[in-house]
Amino acid sequence: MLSKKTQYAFRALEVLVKKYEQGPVLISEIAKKKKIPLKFLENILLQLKKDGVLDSKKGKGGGYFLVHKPSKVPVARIIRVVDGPIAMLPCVSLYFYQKCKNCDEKHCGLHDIMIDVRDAQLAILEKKTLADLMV
Amino acid sequence: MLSKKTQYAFRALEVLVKKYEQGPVLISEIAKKKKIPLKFLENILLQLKKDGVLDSKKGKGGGYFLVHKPSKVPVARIIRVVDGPIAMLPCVSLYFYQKCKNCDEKHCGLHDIMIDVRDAQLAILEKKTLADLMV
DNA sequence: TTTTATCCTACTTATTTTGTAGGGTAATGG
DNA sequence: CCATTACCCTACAAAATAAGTAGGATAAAA
Repeated sequence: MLSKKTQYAFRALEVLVKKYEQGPVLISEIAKKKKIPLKFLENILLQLKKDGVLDSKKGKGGGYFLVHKPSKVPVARIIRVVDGPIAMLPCVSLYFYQKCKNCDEKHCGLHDIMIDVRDAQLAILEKKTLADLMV
Repeated sequence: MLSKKTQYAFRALEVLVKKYEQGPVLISEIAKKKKIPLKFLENILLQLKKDGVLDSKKGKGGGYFLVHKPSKVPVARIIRVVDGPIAMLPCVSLYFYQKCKNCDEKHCGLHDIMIDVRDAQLAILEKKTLADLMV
């Protein structure tokens, strides 16, 4: 399951998508509108900024804004930044790979199944973008 | 990500699949063979028994064994019993549904995306069975 | 140079996961 | 019928992760 933090991230991004190219949006505005704890949201947006999804301006008239067109940012990217691995096992993760101990990947049926699942997940999550968050 | 517990469960099931219809297998034997903490494994197998995946015999010559043919038990079932929800959001889970607060499912893009992901996951996890664990 | 608003680190608390303890219950075999 | 075997069950402890808080540093603008 996606963490609460990740769900907060998506709800915050909704606001930023809606205001895309309309100037920076205050953290406090997002927090209020989406009922997210302010300081927690601060951390989340900072993480997204470090990854290059968001950028920010300080001082009066400042705030956060999207760097790219919403339709250019896959949902998978957000999940990876905020939540971490998408795959169901460390040994099949593309971005967070870790060898599983006591298990030979060449002779592990579960491994093979989870590769299929991962590919099925990514087929959707890499295609769907922030633009698809809006209905 | 699947919990360690769930990964233990699958590894234990491998043993039981291999010995399908060859009589009960001791918890201690599985624990030793797969390097799983004995008492922890006991809990896992008990959970699987309560769900009807496994059955057991007490006393001398006792142990655990599969109730159904391995090819009749979907991987999804094991995950649900040991790990819980498969879906990435509570509001799209079939077996563990929970309404998400501050979010109207009829107007939530993320909801729709996660339904697609869930269906893609289940297409595989409901089709693949314990028989597929063996290679 | 004051105000505004993000940046950054560290810390606390809550929750979940992982693992342990210890006795209870049922079946088997002598 | 009773001792042994092996699963059954509950509760608890420890470790890890997630969620949220605090407080000042930094930078931009007016």
